[in-house]
Amino acid sequence: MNWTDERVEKLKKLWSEGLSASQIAAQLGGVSRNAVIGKVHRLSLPGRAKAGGTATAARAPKRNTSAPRAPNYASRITTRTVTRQQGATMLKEEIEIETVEEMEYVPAKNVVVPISRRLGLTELTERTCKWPVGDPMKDDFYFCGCDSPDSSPYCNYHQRLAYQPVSERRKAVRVG
DNA sequence: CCCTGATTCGC
DNA sequence: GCGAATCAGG
Repeated sequence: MNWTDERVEKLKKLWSEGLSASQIAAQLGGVSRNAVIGKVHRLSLPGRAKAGGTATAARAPKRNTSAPRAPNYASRITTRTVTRQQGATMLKEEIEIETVEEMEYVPAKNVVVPISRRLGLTELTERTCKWPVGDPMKDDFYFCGCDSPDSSPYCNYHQRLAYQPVSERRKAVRVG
């Protein structure tokens, strides 16, 4: 691939916006992150303050939605803050989890609800869950982004959702 | 292991 | 000039 003026402009723009070299390489296409870094140096663009990245993770916005509920269900809403390491980036997210369980009998399996990383299209990699959330036409669209086993397109939870009948999906409801 | 940027050096 | 390999780090 050639470093056309157009591609150089895009590189400058994305780099100034704080995107990582690998992310920029993904958007440009046809180049490796090394190529991007090398070009950045040749262009004498300002490097990052400190190696290892200092990207700022967007905080997941709270959402208060009371989901419709069938009569014989008990719900429990818990709020917790979790921190997770993603590369050199510390992600701190406050989430609300609403668990809906049937009162008839104790469910044998408690579904592990994934914590969405709310990734954009460019953040997806070989091992992130590609479960879409929201309306792709709107700007609040994002992908789950949780770790997916091996090179599976979805995380464990969403893989279940993808192939289980709807009646099986009501055991747990994620809110937020 | 995942990721980040920085540098070197043969092409 | 280019970028893979390598290094150094979180």
